[in-house]
Amino acid sequence: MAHTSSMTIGDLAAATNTSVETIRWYEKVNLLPAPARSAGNYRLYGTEHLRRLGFIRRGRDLGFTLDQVRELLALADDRKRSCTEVDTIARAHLAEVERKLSDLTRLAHELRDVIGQCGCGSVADCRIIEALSPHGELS
Amino acid sequence: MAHTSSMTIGDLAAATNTSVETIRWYEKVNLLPAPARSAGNYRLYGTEHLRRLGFIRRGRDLGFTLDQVRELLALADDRKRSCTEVDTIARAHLAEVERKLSDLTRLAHELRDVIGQCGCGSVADCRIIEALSPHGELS
DNA sequence: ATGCGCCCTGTAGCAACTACAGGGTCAAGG
DNA sequence: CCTTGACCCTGTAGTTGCTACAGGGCGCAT
Repeated sequence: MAHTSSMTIGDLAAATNTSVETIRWYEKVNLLPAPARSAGNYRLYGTEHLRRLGFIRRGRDLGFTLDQVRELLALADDRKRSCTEVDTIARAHLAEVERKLSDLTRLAHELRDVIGQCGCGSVADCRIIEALSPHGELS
Repeated sequence: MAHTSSMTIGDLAAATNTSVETIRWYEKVNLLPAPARSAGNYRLYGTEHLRRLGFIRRGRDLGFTLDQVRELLALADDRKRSCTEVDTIARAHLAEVERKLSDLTRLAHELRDVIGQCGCGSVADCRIIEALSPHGELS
């Protein structure tokens, strides 16, 4: 059923844990090259597509944007180039992730504060609503 | 120039650190009620709008979705209701934030691993590209 | 009266898909 | 041979939370 070097889109989807629609969409935005077609106009994928889609999915799992993945793919294709550029992209991405992490950490603290104060009485004296309401102190 | 109980949209935007377009958009999606209009068809806002928009912005800063903010606003308006529902929304949101936090933490670890191995030689033996490439182990 | 800054409506675009609608294809079972 | 059902095709619209115009009107100072 799987990649004997000629899979349908459904086979490829199953093999890479991707939805069929997402694969077609990657093709549309030129991340995945258009494959050959069968007599009945079905897409036919080979192992190269499998590898490439695997790369894309792994990059996405690591939180790279599609543009970053595109760039990484281009670099990976040019195998004799220095990998300094790859390193740069990855480091920039890590910095971004670390920024988001600290934002979220601060946010979680604030939420825990707000929730901790709720005695679950009536809304009229709910601490959460109060914390949301700007009592004069608007920036 | 500000909220003498009749601000233009620009005044309100400045007072709440929101863009004019965003305010119009909140009106369109029924988060902010449509205000009175001047003779020249300008929106005229009062202190109630100021308070409500402040609430919305604070909720957004805390990472609530617009739908959650909408729900919180509805609850806040009904001041004699128990605030259990408010607590539920806030706790669900905190759980979500904590889930994202742990995802991002794991991601940062993976990225640091991947980056740490890059000797910056040629792409042919780049550890980052290798880490992205699915070497047989496709799920 | 003319310039400038603000305001108006409406539409299109971003990321990264997802969810149809309205069809065609293929293999198996009756 | 024909039908059923699972899959495939294209194309369009929707999601979230805005942002960015385009093409015009309003208000005030000079």
